[in-house]
Amino acid sequence: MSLASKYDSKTTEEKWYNYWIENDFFTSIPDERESYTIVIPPPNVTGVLHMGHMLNNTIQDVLIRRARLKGYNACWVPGTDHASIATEAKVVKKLKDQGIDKNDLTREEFLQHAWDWTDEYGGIILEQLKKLGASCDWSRTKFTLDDDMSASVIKVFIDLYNKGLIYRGYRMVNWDPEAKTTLSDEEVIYEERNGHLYHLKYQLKGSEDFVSIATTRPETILGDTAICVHPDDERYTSLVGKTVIVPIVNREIPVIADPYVDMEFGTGALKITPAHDENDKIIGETHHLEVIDIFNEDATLNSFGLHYEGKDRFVVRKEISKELEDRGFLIKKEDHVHKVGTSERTNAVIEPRLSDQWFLKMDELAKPAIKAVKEDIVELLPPKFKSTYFHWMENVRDWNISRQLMWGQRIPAYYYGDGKDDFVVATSLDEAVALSRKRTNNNNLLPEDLRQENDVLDTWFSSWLWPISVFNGILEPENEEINYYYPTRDLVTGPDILFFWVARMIVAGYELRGERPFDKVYLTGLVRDKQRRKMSKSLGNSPDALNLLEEYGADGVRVGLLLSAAAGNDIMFDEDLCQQGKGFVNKMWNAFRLIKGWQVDKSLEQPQHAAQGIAWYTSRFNQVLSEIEDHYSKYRISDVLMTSYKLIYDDFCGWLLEIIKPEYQQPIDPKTLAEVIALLEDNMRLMHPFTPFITEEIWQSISNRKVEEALCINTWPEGGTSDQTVLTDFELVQEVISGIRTVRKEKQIAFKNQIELKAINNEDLDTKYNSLIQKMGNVISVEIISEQVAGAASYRVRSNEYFIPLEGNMDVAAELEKLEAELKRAKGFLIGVQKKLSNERFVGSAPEQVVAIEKKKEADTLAKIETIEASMKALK
RNA sequence: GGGCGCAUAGCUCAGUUGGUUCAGAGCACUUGGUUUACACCCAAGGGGUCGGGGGUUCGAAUCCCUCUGCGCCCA
Repeated sequence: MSLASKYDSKTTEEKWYNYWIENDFFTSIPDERESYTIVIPPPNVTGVLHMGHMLNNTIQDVLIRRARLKGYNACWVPGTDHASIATEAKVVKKLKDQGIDKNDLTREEFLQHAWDWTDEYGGIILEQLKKLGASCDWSRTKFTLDDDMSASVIKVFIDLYNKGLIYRGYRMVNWDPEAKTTLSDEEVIYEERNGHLYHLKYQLKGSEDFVSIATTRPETILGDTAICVHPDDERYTSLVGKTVIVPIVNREIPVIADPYVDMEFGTGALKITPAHDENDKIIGETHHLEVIDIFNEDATLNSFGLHYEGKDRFVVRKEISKELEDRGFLIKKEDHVHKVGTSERTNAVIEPRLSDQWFLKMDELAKPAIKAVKEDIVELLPPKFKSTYFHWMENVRDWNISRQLMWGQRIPAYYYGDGKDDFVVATSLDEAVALSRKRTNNNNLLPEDLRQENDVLDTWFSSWLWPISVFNGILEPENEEINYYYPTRDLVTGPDILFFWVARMIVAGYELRGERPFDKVYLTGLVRDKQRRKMSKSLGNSPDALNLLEEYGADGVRVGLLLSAAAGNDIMFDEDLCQQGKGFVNKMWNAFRLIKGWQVDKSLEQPQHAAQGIAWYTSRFNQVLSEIEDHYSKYRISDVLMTSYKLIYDDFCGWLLEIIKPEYQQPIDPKTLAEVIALLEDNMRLMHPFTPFITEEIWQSISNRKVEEALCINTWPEGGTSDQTVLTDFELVQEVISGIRTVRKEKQIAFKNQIELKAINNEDLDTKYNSLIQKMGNVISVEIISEQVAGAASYRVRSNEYFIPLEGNMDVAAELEKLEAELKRAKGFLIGVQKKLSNERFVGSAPEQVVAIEKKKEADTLAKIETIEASMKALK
């Protein structure tokens, strides 16, 4: 036999992945079978595989491979996302490194660079997923900027616009001064920062008196247009309606009253800068205040900044506070911790900014999506995410869908004039010309008179269509594929994009197809390191995904990742888990190696213990299979794995193989061999979703298989009934054997030394198991007796008592001590049970069944006490 | 500031409707074994006041209240 004792994952994995691909096992085309569809959460096109990807793609692969075995037409659609802001930022940086400024390029030139970048790095991540074993239908690979995908996005934009759901508004938006674009609320990360609270004084017009206000942003006084106090604040009642003078600027502004002001905070007087604060803007609107925007788009000051014009906001903050101090306007400066919005992508501090943006009305759209989750038509797993989802969806704000970027779908709005509403929305320039002519009654309008909107759409405005658009369900809503594959089954993703993406897909599903996009949303946890830190590049605590695959093999890594990955819980990733996974794969390999190595002697009959072992494992397998089905139905994937792991490690390898294993270098009988191979095959079917490579390797090594017999496209184990008597008997047998091992250890009897076993068989355990016990315990004979044996080590299994006669002197005192302890424990337990039973209220109110159990416990314990006492007497 | 969640063995976590097998699993640990399936092995063993306090109940890890400590989301 030439099989290596250590399993070599490298060559095997490549071999079988190629085999699956060559034979189109992952390719799906609609047929008469039921479909089982998963769409991948498209990773950033230029990204590389990290731990999070490995985790959620492994889960998807487990689900899809199992569906394939179960006979569904399994279809897992892969693809990538153009990730507008992230990708654009990378391209801008690369150009900068080459000395090229993005602003010197035309749109077309910049996009050419972006496509070059995409062509160079795009799709690397998909190749990495193949190494992990992902069984995606690669022929369906999509990219959110593919022509048809973009056409879908544009069509949806136009349809929603025509429905009146998309509008253009002058709103306060989150402005990233570094990327020079707006961000959606979800892309802003709030961080605690140490800053200062500046107390400033504003002189009352025509008086020597001052009003003092507190602000964290002194530079914004340049845009102040009012001072606001609470109407109930008696300190300021007399000031309302008067005029104060803004320091440095010398602008005259009114003192107004509004209940928004928090009387407790600062001085109770608030300066109002409508251009630079969301709440100030609202107050400004209520009181018809002037709006003065003091910033340029890169957050340097504009002409309203006076002598600070051209300087950065943070520089100005320092300088102006100095000037205010020098000129006597600064009363005091306190340390102050406050939350600051930062850009998820560039880390720049977000500047609230008023600008013209495109919005999608969300409140009506959200309703069916809320209902779907409420009624579990779309089920969130684990369900704890539901309340978060409702909270967000019920307070949803209109979605700012425009971005001041180039890398993405350009908004199909065309301006024909300078007025805010002088635009039409159209699929093409020609159509826009026609529409504009109609709108303006000006038939002389030419294409060159129109100017297309420069903004592109938010990336999520393409990915929210993903489950529909990958099947071309937007452009051809009744095509065969969309009708066959949609709705999809499972979506596996992280909770961090529950709102960005998941919620919006549900919205899109109902709005565009009147149907949920998927049945289940499996939310994985974040992958953290052992110290609970998030994995990040800057910490350098993220293991290189490809190195892991290299070192532990894809199967090992998959097992390692899923061992402790209950849905929704963060997983503390520890490389030791991959080691455990690798060890498990090796275990399966060696189990196979053992079986493969047996020589058959056709003349041999099947020994009784082998028949018993096979019968037991068959029942055990079926029992565990139904547990596994139950776990799967609840999407408890790590429980499925752990249950399967124990079945194979303990039951199959630890017990069955040891039972049927012939003596060293002896042949095996043909019946046992055939049966154990069939059981091994079932094990391989069961494990295939988790460890596709090793199972295929073993499967194909058991015998020569035709292409259509490959495990990858084989069937899930059918299962069957399990014989309860066999299972119960065997449990007892296992305890008996375990007892022998304990005694051997305590008495230091080496396993190679045979022993005798005598049993008082109160449980009436069938004596047909004696040969099995003999084999597993290296027992020379099992004798049923009726009296305690003196000079023997003893142990009890339920009411049965076992004796192992000891040669030579035995330590009577130690044995007595052991029995004493056992007796004490039993008596204590008995007292508890009897106390319960003597409690009339317990007997009266507990269900009959529960009382019966307690009574049985009492009887069993009494019997046990009796045997222990008898043993002690025999020893003395 | 608003919302959601968590706390069980050294670590990571199960524990579903309050009641059998309720105090469990895996890893780690300790001890012992190793005439070839596998030291990536086998066996046995120790280890927890179920975060603290109070309540409901015949009975609470489980339900309720409260305190403490953490985490996440949103503003």
